[in-house]
Amino acid sequence: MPKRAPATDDTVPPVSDPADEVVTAVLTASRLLVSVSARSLAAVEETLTLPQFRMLVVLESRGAMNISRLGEHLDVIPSTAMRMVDRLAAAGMLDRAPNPGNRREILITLTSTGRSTVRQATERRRTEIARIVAAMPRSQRAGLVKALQTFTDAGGEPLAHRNAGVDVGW
Amino acid sequence: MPKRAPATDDTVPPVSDPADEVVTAVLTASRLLVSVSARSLAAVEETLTLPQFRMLVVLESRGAMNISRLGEHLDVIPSTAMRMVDRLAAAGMLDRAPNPGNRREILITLTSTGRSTVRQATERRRTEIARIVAAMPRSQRAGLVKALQTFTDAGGEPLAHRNAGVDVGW
DNA sequence: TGGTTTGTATTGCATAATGCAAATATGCCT
DNA sequence: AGGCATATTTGCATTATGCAATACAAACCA
Repeated sequence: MPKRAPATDDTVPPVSDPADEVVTAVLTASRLLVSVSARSLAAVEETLTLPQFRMLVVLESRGAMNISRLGEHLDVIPSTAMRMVDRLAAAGMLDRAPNPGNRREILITLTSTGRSTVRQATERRRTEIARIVAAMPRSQRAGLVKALQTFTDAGGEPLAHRNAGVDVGW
Repeated sequence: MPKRAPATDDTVPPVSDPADEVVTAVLTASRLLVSVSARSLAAVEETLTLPQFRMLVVLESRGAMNISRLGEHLDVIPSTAMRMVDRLAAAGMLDRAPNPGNRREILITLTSTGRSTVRQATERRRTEIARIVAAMPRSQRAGLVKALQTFTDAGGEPLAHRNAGVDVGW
């Protein structure tokens, strides 16, 4: 089922339609990127689902944390994170350990198996992207970097407010 | 993570390490894009799940088709597509109709409700992206379009082979 | 033409992902 | 102590998915 009502946005300023061409270009590139990510993941995954992989990614990049915090990063409620941890722990990808400083929370940590799984998938994805980039004319690469950075910067603001802390994982 | 000793990875053609910087830029932009898509969807969704929405998108862009074909576009097996159709039909988003020319298959068509739902979400996503673009310096926009098109073109080949026909939906 | 093969839709069965609500254990503050 | 907020868990329900088996229909082949 769907999640909570995501703030019906009436505060949206009328956009002055800055060339549909740009939007289309972004949308198209977006599809390719998602597709590449999905494939890279599938190549390593095999036994992991996407949500499970995302959980491992969060632990790898942010370090050990409790279940509630983990759920927040994935944008799921604690009970969901709970059961995912159950399964991943059973699969040997992570461990639960009592937090010495706070007896009501437990720390979820990545096992070496879980860590290497994440590394593999990440490496794979970077390789796939690198291959695409390699197929581009050299002269275009610098432009791509600058363009994407500018785009990311422009989109960074609203992201920080409306999607704060949620790790995409892809 | 650059790829030095390719001793272990024989299936990956040696990439001339085109600056990790480029890969990072792409990866970062990718996160933003996925995030934007997720938000746009959530704003309209409310009652639809992402897989359901993707099914509607396929029908909207490719027209009526049978369950097996529909499943192929979404990369799920017929039984999964079957039950998704059950639910979406119950929700009034699509209809099943016997195919006059072939009695063993049925045609799934979008209802007007389903169609308008897709349009809304798409519109929303374009608006969000347009807003980000609008926040970019004008001088950078043309460069973004060219860079993304080049990137998409470069990635188009392998995509056509290894991910043929699967609609991302995002 | 009749039997075999292939293509489609469906249903049974099992697991994962999710959300909501409730129960229980802690931590904290007054 | 009492009360409130926080964390983990578990019960319950729905959706998404894959695999296997069933029932038909269309295509093919001898």
